[in-house]
Amino acid sequence: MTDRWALAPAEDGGVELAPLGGDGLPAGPVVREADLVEAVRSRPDVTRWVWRSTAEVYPRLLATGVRVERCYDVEDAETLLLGHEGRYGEPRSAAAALARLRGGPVPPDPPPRSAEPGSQSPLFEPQGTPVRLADLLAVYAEQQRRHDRAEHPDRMRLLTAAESAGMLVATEMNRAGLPWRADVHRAVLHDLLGERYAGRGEPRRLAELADEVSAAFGRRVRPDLPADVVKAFAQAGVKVRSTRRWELESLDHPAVKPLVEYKKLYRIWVAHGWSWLQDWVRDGRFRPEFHAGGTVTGRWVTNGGGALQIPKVIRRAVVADPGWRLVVADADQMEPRVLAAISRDPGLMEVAGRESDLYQAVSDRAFSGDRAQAKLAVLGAVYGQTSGDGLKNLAALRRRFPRAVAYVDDAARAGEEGRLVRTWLGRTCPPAARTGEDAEDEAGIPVGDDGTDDRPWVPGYASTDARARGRFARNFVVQGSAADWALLLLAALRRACAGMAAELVFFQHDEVIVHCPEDEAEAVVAAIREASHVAGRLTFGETPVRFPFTTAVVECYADAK
DNA sequence: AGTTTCGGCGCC
DNA sequence: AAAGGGCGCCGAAACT
Repeated sequence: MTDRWALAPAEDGGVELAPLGGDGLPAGPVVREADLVEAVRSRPDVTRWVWRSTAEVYPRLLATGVRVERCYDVEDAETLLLGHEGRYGEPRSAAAALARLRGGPVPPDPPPRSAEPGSQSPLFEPQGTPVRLADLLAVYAEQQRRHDRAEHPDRMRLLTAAESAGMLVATEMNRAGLPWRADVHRAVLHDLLGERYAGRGEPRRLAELADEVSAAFGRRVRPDLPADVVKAFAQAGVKVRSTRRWELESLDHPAVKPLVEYKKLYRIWVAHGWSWLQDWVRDGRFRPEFHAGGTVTGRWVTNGGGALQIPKVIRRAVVADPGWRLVVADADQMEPRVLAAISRDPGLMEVAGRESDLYQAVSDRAFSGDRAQAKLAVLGAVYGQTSGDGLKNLAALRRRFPRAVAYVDDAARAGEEGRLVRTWLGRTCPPAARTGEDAEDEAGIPVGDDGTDDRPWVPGYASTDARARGRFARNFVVQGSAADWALLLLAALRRACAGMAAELVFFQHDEVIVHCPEDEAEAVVAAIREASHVAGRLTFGETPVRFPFTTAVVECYADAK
């Protein structure tokens, strides 16, 4: 009745396998089989596979239609455990973990590879250094013991399991691809940019706008060159430090309007134009390479194609297959809800216990109904705003929600002082490298206060670098705990969709898209609601906090919300 | 010539 | 007193 097995692919295409007991130790002899895929396919009762690297194994399984229920990715767990132990930066490969266990030279990690435009998932590329199953089992057993020594062992086990689940989801998404209508994309481009001229010249609309800018300055100006634009403004008697949009828009000059419009369209052209389409869309699918846990906060990244930055106007090209639908689901006010759950602030939990607009409720309690101010205050608290109206708003927020603000203040102070900062499940913020400036500060001016946590965090004493680390740490606990929750959400949603034709095809921090036959759409909507509930309880325990989603069943992504 | 950094902006 | 967290992407500029 063993439901957990470990496997290690061999160099000749074969595989070593062993059943594991409840304690994580081998419960039977190591067996050798000739075919990895067949070995997995013939063991459908296995509910969790322990392997070195999901990227090494799972694409090969998916390529022949074999899915697995759960996995445990030893190298990902190694990364998370090293971070938790304050050993960020030590080599994270299974080979390195084994060397640390046995004593001996620790091999450095192989350099990361980057995606080529249009490349399929790297089926036949080497993925790190393979290890023998006996060695993998030794590392795995030690990792179990290291979980026991974590600050919250149960949460740490949940974290490594959740991120392994995320890697399964990411691999499946990479295989599925996002439905993409190249013809619609081209129509949008033509609409916005005009004809595409031969060669590498600008499209018509950009050329016209560049002419308008030049006319406004009375000389030839290249609007795509910030240095040229700054110089042109200077010659016109307008001092401007940069060509950022908010700065330009405060100027009174006839070049501003065409310039801002040019920059907007230029961005579309270079980042999501015709050459992007050529590079990244094949056979009706955009296939970015999703990578779970690619950032220090646990947010995902994509490799290639800028999949997490698809401009709104371009989403018109994301269209479901005939007879199918896109279920687009967006978590409502995820960050303040997560802050409520991790800080256990009674007032904020009460507000976050409703499914209605959280910012409106916060503003009713602390900002006389001014929702915009309330939203700015909450985001300022999370992002570490240190000046302007933000401070005033933060004070109002602190009066009503003291524990919530104290929670992020504490994180900021810990970050400034170089202490470890963790997400709810235990992902750990990397300590920044020390600088000379910090050493000076510590020798002279005190950085923080004496460690009591009931007074407001006050900027202005620490060095610039230390303050930046404080902002980073402040944001880290919220953004990272939100990422913890999102992993559990994806895992639960994936399980709910397992019996359906529905596929997860896109994920962006707090938003997920499921591609499904029309008659499954309502079941998917229900599955998202249920998965959100399960994820909230699993991640944060029993709290009143709710994580509602706005869902839309559409044929085109651009029609959602 | 090839590689790294910068400026700007897209998304959350 | 115009601004803060995480990313990726592109071309240009600044390097080696």
